[in-house]
Amino acid sequence: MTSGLSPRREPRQVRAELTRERILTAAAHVFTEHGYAAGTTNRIAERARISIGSLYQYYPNKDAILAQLLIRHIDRGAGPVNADFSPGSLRALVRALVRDAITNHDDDPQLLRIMIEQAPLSTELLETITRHERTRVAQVRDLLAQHPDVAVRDLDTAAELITFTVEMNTHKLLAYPRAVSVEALESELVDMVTRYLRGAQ
Amino acid sequence: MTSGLSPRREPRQVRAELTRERILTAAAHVFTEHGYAAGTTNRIAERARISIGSLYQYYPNKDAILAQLLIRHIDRGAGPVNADFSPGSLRALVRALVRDAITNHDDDPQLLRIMIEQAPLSTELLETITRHERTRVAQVRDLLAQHPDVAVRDLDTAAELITFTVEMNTHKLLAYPRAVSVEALESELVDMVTRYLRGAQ
DNA sequence: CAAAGAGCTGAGCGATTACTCACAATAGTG
DNA sequence: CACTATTGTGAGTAATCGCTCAGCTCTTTG
Repeated sequence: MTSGLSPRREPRQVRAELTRERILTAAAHVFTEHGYAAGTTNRIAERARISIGSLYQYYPNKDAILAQLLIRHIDRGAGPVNADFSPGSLRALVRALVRDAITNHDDDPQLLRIMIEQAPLSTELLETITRHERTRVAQVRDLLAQHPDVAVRDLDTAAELITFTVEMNTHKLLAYPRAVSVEALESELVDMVTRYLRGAQ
Repeated sequence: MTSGLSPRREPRQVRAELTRERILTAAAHVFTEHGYAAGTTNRIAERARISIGSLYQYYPNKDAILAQLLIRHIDRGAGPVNADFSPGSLRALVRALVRDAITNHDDDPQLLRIMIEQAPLSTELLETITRHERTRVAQVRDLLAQHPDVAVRDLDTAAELITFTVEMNTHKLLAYPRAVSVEALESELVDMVTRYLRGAQ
């Protein structure tokens, strides 16, 4: 397997850019349907209705395609949170965070599940993810720092804990549908995080 | 690939039982070191110092080996929690739950990471896991039901939420070592869960 | 000890798959 | 139109890997 995740050739014409895009779309479908291992590059090319050769013009290897999809998802979730810092509004802030997570997972929970659970996490990709994650946690940390109702021992630990908790619980509920409804999870999750942030009783 | 996860042959002699065991031990090492996909059956056999043929005497396919390892892990975590149901002791109960999770992950976090993130979850294996998980959640639910300090809307949702939250946060901390210490995570996690279970302030 | 059963061996088969490369088609340019 | 640069093609290659099977060795049994 060739290494490196960056594209092999930079598109100069419009049709090239389209091809690149078709590959990604097709890959999303194929991975969702077959999983990562069984989502072969030939299948992706077939679905994109291009030749396998073209696929390898733009992505140096299979991993690079999935990496690109993952990075896209992560970037989509990096938007700002509309915050309210008046006293007593902590629950609303937390609810906004939880809703964000849910929205971000709602697009294509199956693909996300594949990406989270089956992605071959190369050092390169892992670093990209970690970098972004840190940004996200820092963002949450700053929100917490500004809110008067927050009372926790350590802001960094708290930010990391709640970010991950919200993310993973959302992921689980949407990827593996179960008895618990989205609404029920949302309110419980909001309760848990809010009570935690408010500090000792 | 052959299907089914149950052993192909039941051992009748002692050496057979030993061989079975050697395979599992070797598999744990090989999966830990190479991941699931690159942890080939030939490598496992080599490491166990038995022939590839013998391996297939006891496990019908590669998936079955990993399934066995996973089931072992789950069963290990199914032990009873020493509970205290006197008022004011909720924090202690939660702490016990968290400690259990940490202990259970401490054996071999790397292997667990492979199993959680790369296991090919066949319907069969998924069902086994789900069954075990449900038992575990029910256990936690019963503990909560007996404790006078617990005040949540819905016991089932709460039990599921905290079980998963504790499990995943522990997993993350141990599999991807980071700035946050085990002790810090433990106390924050205990705080969060305890405050949640105590209900509205 | 002999026969039968249990356990073990490992070369190699069949299937799959990521990826290449020599060439063809299309688009841009003057 | 002629020339070049870019993009597209797909049969084929090399490598990998899960798994089989014909035949061996070891253990048990009577």
